[in-house]
Amino acid sequence: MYASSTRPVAIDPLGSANVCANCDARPHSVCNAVPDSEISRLAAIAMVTHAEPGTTFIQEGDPATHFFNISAGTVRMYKLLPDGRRQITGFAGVGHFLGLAVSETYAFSAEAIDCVRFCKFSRARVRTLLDDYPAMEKRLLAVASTELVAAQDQMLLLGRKTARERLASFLMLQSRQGVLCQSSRNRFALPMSRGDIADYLGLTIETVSRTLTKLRSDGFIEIPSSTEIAIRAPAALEGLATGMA
Amino acid sequence: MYASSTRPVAIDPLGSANVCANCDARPHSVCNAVPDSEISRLAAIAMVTHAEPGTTFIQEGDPATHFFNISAGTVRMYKLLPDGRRQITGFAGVGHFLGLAVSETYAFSAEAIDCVRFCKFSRARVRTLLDDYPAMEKRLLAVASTELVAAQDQMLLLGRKTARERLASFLMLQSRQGVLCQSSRNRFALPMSRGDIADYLGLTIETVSRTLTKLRSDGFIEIPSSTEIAIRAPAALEGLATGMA
DNA sequence: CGGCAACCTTGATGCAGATCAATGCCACCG
DNA sequence: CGGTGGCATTGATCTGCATCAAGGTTGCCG
Repeated sequence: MYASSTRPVAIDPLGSANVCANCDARPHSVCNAVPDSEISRLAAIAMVTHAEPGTTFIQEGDPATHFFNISAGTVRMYKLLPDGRRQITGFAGVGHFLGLAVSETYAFSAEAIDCVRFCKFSRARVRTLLDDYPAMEKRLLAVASTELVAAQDQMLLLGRKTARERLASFLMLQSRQGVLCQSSRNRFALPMSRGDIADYLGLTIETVSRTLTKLRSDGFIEIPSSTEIAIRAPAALEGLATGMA
Repeated sequence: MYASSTRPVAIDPLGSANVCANCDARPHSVCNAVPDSEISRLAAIAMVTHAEPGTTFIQEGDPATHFFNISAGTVRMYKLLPDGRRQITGFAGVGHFLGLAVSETYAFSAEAIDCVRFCKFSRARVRTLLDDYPAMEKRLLAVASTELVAAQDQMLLLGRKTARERLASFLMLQSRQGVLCQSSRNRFALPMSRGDIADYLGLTIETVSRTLTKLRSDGFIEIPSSTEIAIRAPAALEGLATGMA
């Protein structure tokens, strides 16, 4: 049986008063637009859930019934063509908000990469919450605007950058927002596989692997293990990423 | 002198009561979230402006002082790499809203393709308007969400589709939202040049030209002139666009 | 510990689309 | 009306990345 056919599991379907108050992700997420005094209202509609690696918890084309807020782990969002070609549109980490859509169906699928914990909110209930907390609506608009800017950067990457520049951009992005190792700055974990990176950057697995090897032999990075990267020359790599070389 | 160095011209810097009430673009735009009775308030802060073909009226990296609403013509939004490589992130037509950004600077440049008319709104003033009309804020969120979905489609196109599929997708998109000829359904104008299409689809001018010629000789389309397209086989072209062939 | 499976790396070869190079087609203007 | 400049088309060649094809590495499980 494929992991992607397993179903996510609700841990706490009823919610409890302090689920949200004690949430690690709240400071990073749209939820902090709800004031402490009213946090129980948010907790009442939050369904805390987790998903094993490989589980698909949003399916492109399905009715868009819920919003999601990631509180642990990493998620890949992607779109497929009928013959199986895949484009990963982004990776979502702690605090990331998923499911913004005007249309009645999800525009992309989402899968857990590692063990993921998230809160599910019914769209209908969130709508009434938004009417009471305009600050949350403003916050959502800010999130959407930020993602739009990131999407435009990604279009530039996919349309016009070389494989080397794509990897440099990706590594700089991960070093900024990824999971940092405590041991050293400029060193971080890559929770996703080479295949995921390839489908995010519009390349093949082989080109990703070769290009990383080349960046290492050119002295830009170190590769302590296949899931870890250390950046040796941040300024030079940033230059590569922005097309200065 | 290059066209891009000319400056847009304000036609009506003070605004007048019926500027917005009679605006052709209003039904298509976020402005209609302001009720008729209050439309003069919108008109008071609208600066109606127009731009000649080739004029750059938003410059990537400049302080983001205004929002824009297109009321006539077509605009290209784009990002550049230092060596001149260009990625067009989208074309904006009548009713389109530009300038959403959290950051203090614009994330892209915008140029008039043909003669463009637009309304400029100071961000600070729009902010106070948004506080009074939450419906407008909701409308902006809807716009941002829609653009995000479009951006994800474009990532799939740029990362994973062939040149033929890219052109098919582009033509289907234009036939849906472009300027239709009155003469015939399935026939429409292309206000942008081959170079613009290439930079939007992540291709070169030559590949765009060759691929269009091929689509014509394969019976999918007709090319009455270089700025006009007629679709002969919409279903087949749609199949191509979605990767079914 | 050994055998398997999933993933990653490396090498050889192929091809879609880029690049280089004319040529054609208008629209504009003196 | 002939010249000029900007865009589009078409052809010849080149190349960056994909594809095809082995190995190598890691970690799991019996």
